[in-house]
Amino acid sequence: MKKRSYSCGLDAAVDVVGGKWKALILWALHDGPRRFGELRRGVPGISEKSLIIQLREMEHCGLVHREVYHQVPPKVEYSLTDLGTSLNQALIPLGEWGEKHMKTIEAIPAA
Amino acid sequence: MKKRSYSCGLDAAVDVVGGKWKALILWALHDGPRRFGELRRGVPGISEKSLIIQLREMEHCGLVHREVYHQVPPKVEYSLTDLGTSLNQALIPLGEWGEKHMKTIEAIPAA
DNA sequence: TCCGATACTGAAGAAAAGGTAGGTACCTGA
DNA sequence: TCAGGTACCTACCTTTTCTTCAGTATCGGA
Repeated sequence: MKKRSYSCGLDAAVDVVGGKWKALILWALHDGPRRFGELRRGVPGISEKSLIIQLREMEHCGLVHREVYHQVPPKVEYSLTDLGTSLNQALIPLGEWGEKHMKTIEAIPAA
Repeated sequence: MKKRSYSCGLDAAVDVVGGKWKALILWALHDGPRRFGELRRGVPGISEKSLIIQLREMEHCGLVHREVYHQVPPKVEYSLTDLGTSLNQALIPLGEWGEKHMKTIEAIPAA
């Protein structure tokens, strides 16, 4: 969320879900609430710090809901809001595209 | 294209179309070939340098095609390949989501 | 003769994103 | 007493991304 005005809908969506991790985190939440530790394990490669920052930003945007259980040891659950769920729906075709063309993409030389 | 393996399709798609500009550029090409200058004007806010870099990367990935006309002044046209077109299709729901929720997104406070 | 238009390239630096490593607080169980 | 598990926070540093600004080559037109 850096911009104040967008040139089109895609511009706005990219601003909200942009970056390396947000789409993956959203995806990881698609079948129900997840605890912090579950997300960390469910999004391979992400660092704790990045995960927290992304979650906070998405909470701020109203995409995810954060529920704290005052227990010991602490328990925090993250879940999708209605807005987050609708965004997740919009990401499905992109996920399918990636699935379909993954082999092609992986075969692209790095240089 | 930095990774060699992906945890899921969405991961792969984000890797290909990630960043601030690629989705917008792809979008700008959706109704036919565009010259370099047209793209620069059609994607507001982008610098020449970024535009070229993004175009080169997408050409490398097989998403866009670059056609040079040896004229003076020079003319270069960029167009979508089949792969680029299919990716663009997958971006449509995201664009629609952004369109629908743009007001909400714009109303989010910066802090 | 010099300006403008086209499509770039390169250097330099700022800004954003991400990673690492440490620490906090709490209670449980050994 | 002390390690272990939870969910963080903070400081520091590196990497990546983006912007700015300058410059290249060609030709037509003023």
